[in-house]
Amino acid sequence: MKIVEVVDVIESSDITGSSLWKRGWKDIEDSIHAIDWPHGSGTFSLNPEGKHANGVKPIKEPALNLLKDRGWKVESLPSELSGVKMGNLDALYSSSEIENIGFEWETGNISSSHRAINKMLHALLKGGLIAGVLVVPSQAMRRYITDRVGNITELREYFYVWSQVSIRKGLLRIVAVEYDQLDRSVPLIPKGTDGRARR
Amino acid sequence: MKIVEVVDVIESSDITGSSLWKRGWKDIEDSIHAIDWPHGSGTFSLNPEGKHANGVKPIKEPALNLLKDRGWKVESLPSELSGVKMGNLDALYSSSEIENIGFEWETGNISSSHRAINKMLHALLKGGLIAGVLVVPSQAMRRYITDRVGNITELREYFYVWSQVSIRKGLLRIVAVEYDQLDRSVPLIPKGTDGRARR
DNA sequence: TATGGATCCATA
DNA sequence: TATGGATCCATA
Repeated sequence: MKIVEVVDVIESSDITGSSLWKRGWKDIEDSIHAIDWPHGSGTFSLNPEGKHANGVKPIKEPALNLLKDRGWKVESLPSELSGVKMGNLDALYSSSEIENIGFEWETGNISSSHRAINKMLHALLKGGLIAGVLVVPSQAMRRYITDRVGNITELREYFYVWSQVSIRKGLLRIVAVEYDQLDRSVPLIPKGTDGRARR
Repeated sequence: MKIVEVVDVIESSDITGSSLWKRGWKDIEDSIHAIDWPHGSGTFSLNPEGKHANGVKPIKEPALNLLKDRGWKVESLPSELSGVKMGNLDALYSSSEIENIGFEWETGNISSSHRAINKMLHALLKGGLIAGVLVVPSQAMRRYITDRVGNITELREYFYVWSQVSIRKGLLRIVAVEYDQLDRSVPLIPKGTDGRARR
């Protein structure tokens, strides 16, 4: 998969110069590039037939596997991060006990992206994270995958709100990702039975 | 319906003393008290059979009708509110061209409540609103209505984040509401076919 | 029970 | 196409 846009909604105190961040961001870039479809093919081909015909659940698996291999804590994160009682982030990287980078792959509903960001803001405010990265599909991907999934277009109007939260030291980065190519010969990504799916 | 909790997450510059607010809040209280089930019965009785067996869509209708009667603009709000490009709020009250009170009845998914609040924060920051009110079901109601609907319990952890947004002049109020009584003899509130419902 | 998610709806 | 919503799933 490829990265088509990177936006730093909050950036204070030169986080991007730290060695922790450099390693963490390298891992994140590599993990996004590792995402392929069909799994194992080495490139992300998306079948453009139909409207919203591809599911989203299996997409992130190669990324989380790579992060796990690189020493990130995946799923089952500590429910307390510097006093922030929150549900899990998708992955967490920490070199010390003090500095953490949070990673969220957002293919839930767009409204869920608001919660994910509010959660990372909470941890940034309390010092539980020094950086939070949210990955969402690009505008071009929207029509091919499950309807109403998180996307960068609908988040744009809110960048201003999040930029008004005073974080002394922290980075909030939003990354838009996209298929490498469209290809009618690959299988559609399967959908689950959750949400309002017919069962 | 009854109000069981009122939380002012942001309150700056004594909005609650203004006459616009006093009239607007009176309307909101009256509109919540006007919500009944079955519609026309004058009191909100909820059938407690089953898990998450009641739908939520018809609940807010009596409230919005009352607000409309009191001169609030309901639905189809201007898509631009002091430069804030946003989707509609459920209702808007304005005595002048300048001062507006926004009203959101939240029975979408809990994550949608995060978007609703982020949206009202945006308008508060830009001066499009002087007050925003979000109404959500109480903890006690959760088990009887559609699963994962917005509720005050899951929002509590985020009050801190929203309180950190510097609003010069504005109020952000969250209101928890609840049935007047449980009653196995009333009909279940019908559900729509959206979401992951079987059709 | 709690929590992030995945899915499709309705209307403009 | 755009946008708020409504509904049920999966797992801890």
